[in-house]
Amino acid sequence: MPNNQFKKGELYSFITGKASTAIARRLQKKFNGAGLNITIEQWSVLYHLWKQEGISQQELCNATFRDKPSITRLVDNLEKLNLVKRVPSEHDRRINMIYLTKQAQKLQEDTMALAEETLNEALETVPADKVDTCKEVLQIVYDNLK
Amino acid sequence: MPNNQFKKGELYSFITGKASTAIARRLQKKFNGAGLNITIEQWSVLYHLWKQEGISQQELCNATFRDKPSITRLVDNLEKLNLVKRVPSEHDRRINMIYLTKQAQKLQEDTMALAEETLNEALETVPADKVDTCKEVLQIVYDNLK
DNA sequence: TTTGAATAGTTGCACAAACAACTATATGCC
DNA sequence: GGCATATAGTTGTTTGTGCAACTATTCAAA
Repeated sequence: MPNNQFKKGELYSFITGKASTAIARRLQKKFNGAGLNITIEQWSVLYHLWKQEGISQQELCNATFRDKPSITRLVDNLEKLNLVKRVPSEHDRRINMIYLTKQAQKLQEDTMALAEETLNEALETVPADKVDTCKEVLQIVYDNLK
Repeated sequence: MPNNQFKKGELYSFITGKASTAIARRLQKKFNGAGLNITIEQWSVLYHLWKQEGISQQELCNATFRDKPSITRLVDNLEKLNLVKRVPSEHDRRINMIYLTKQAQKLQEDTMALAEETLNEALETVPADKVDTCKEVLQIVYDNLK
């Protein structure tokens, strides 16, 4: 028997991701309110570069679960904002290595604090073990479909 | 103490909604593969109209968690595809009542089957009680932030 | 060594989202 | 009745996404 535990109406939220939409909107408002002039999508690219910079656009595709054109344009816009730089690889001239500017490095602490704040608001009143289960399920969903 | 159970790196998936992105992409591919020429966003509007048609654009905003311009354009595109019709309300001339065409009524069964199929693939190997917990947590997140 | 396939990245197009500014209509209060 | 305010919907702009088609470079096999 299929794993079909979706009464109509519940199915909808799962597919449309209302929860993550709500989280992203809240975080975007916090960014705007703090005068941080970046989008959530741009932040998601910086997020991975803070962990490791000097990676290729293709690696950013894999890390952020986006296709190549999306990353091209996000990097375009991040470059316009003076937050990253494309540096051609010396070993393989097809590749751009993406590096953070000093300005981007300065953003890390503030934006991560706002992200944690947002998640705390989102998960207020949710017991820790349920959050763990939820994370686990979402990870499996991602692995099943990616 | 704040409800801060996010080690770095887990935070990311929660905010960016990788799981629901994966689900939506998979479902879109199924639509395309079946020759159904609609987007997931258009489907999400039809979804609510199948439950009840003749509602206003504002009611569609609330139901789909979108703003008014988004619904205006989704209804524009659904009208171009001959799937819905705007009918001016007689009682309040500001309001458009949105009705389904016969063509849209025919889409319900097929698309809902593909949606269920997608969710079954997504949740393969996930025990039912964990799915329940996950749904519960996501609902609370939504309620906390909406 | 040359040629064909694979890989990295870009560009064009259609669709969607968020925000601000706008029009038209309705409502409530004096 | 007339005016301020609220509500429903539209339009313009910027940003992001997905797909297809494209260029440039690398790699591998004949």
